[in-house]
Amino acid sequence: MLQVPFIRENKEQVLIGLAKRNFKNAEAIIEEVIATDELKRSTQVKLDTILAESNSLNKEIGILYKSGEAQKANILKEKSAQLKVTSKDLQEEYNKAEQDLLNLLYTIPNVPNKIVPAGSSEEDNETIFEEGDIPTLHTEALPHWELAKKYNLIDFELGNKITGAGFPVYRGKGARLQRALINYFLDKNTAAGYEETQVPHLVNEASGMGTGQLPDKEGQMYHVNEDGLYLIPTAEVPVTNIFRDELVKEEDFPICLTAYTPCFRREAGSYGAHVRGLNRLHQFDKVEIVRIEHPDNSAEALNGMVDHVKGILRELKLPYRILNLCGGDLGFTSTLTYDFEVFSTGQDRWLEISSVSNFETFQANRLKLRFKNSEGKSQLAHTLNGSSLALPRVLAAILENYQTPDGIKIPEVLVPYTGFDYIK
RNA sequence: GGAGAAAUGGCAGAGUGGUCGAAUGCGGCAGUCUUGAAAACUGUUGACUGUAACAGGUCCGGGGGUUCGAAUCCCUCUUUCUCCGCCA
Repeated sequence: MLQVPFIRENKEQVLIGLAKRNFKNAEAIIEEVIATDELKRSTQVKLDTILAESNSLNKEIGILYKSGEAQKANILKEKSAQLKVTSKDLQEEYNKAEQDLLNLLYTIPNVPNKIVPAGSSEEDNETIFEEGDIPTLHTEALPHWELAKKYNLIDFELGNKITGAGFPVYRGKGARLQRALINYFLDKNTAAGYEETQVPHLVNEASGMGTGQLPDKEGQMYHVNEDGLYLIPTAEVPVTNIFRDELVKEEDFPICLTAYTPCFRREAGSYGAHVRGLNRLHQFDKVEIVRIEHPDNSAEALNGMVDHVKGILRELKLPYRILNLCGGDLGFTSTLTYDFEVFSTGQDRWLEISSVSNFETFQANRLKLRFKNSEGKSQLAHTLNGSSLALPRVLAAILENYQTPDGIKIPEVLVPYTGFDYIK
């Protein structure tokens, strides 16, 4: 959520940013925000005046009663009762303006960073880095869903039976490889200074609002109606919400956390060949990194997170590239997002495996996540997060890129975690 | 699930109808002392909103009510603790 004073003072900049996202009616909405804010503030001034009058009157009444002048007090009482009626109306007006303003603000996405390229779809994303060799596979090379079947690693049909499409069952060495990846990622993250956490997999509405999944992406989350809870679409939600309504100390920065969780996404509207196998699931595992940063450091922190993910992919020896997402592809809450894509040789396509973003104050404003700055004033912190990493597509890429006619080789760094170096 | 108790500033904790945004302690900040630090002492220190700056307003778990006036009384919801029961 953008801050109203920021919108007021940087209207042009906001409009240019929103245009980059192809956000419709930006100008009209921004004007409405400003008008509603003005209404809210002028109503507040009126209300405050009435309340101040009422407060001083009530004090007077108290003093009169104490000195036994009940008659005088009764006259003032009537006056006070009248003020109460007026203030009640004004209060309602104020509440409405406040709610209207909030509803408007909820519809406005974050303003992209200057370096975000313009564009409307993923074709306009900018490839800024590429590394690793794409292996030349033998002629009988298979996509990962065939490999998974051949070596009895993942049973998609069984998942269909138990739950439905998009809920695979991992078996044997497939399950073990997945667990190995989780442990490896967590070890890499903790070694880099991220504190390991285990968080709830269901969150309440306030948490969904805090990180921006609600009200924007309501339909993307599984909702447990009876209890008003949502299955998390990413660990970002519970982990970042650790700091909702918190006033942290400046010297606590940087706050670095990592968590492994399953992620649940309804993926309404997805279909076709691109959702085959592990490419797109309703439940998948992910290890997330989250940082709470001083505003002066968040840009550098984002680069640090990118470097960290690079290091992991290098160790896994997977060919990957990094994209700077264009305005049209940028998430609602983000100012700048780097997507990591790994090359999936068996499918001959790039798969997104990590998304590293800086939200600046957008989430913090909703979360009321602040710190005391050097002047002793409270100021919104910056929040960032990234996948480090999302499991299924990494698994898919390993299966495909490491396949040989004799089986699947396990990346060297994972062998201590799997306990085997080949799947045959 | 049953019975009882509680929820107050960054933290701990007093306050049971009016001058209470709230004692006190800890923590934070500034200073005295010291070569420096610690200790001790002195002062200062809630958040939000609002204003050019003052002023003003709101906030004592959430919501509602009683009253001229509520941290304080009533209703309700949530959460926590203790005891009992059940249980991975």
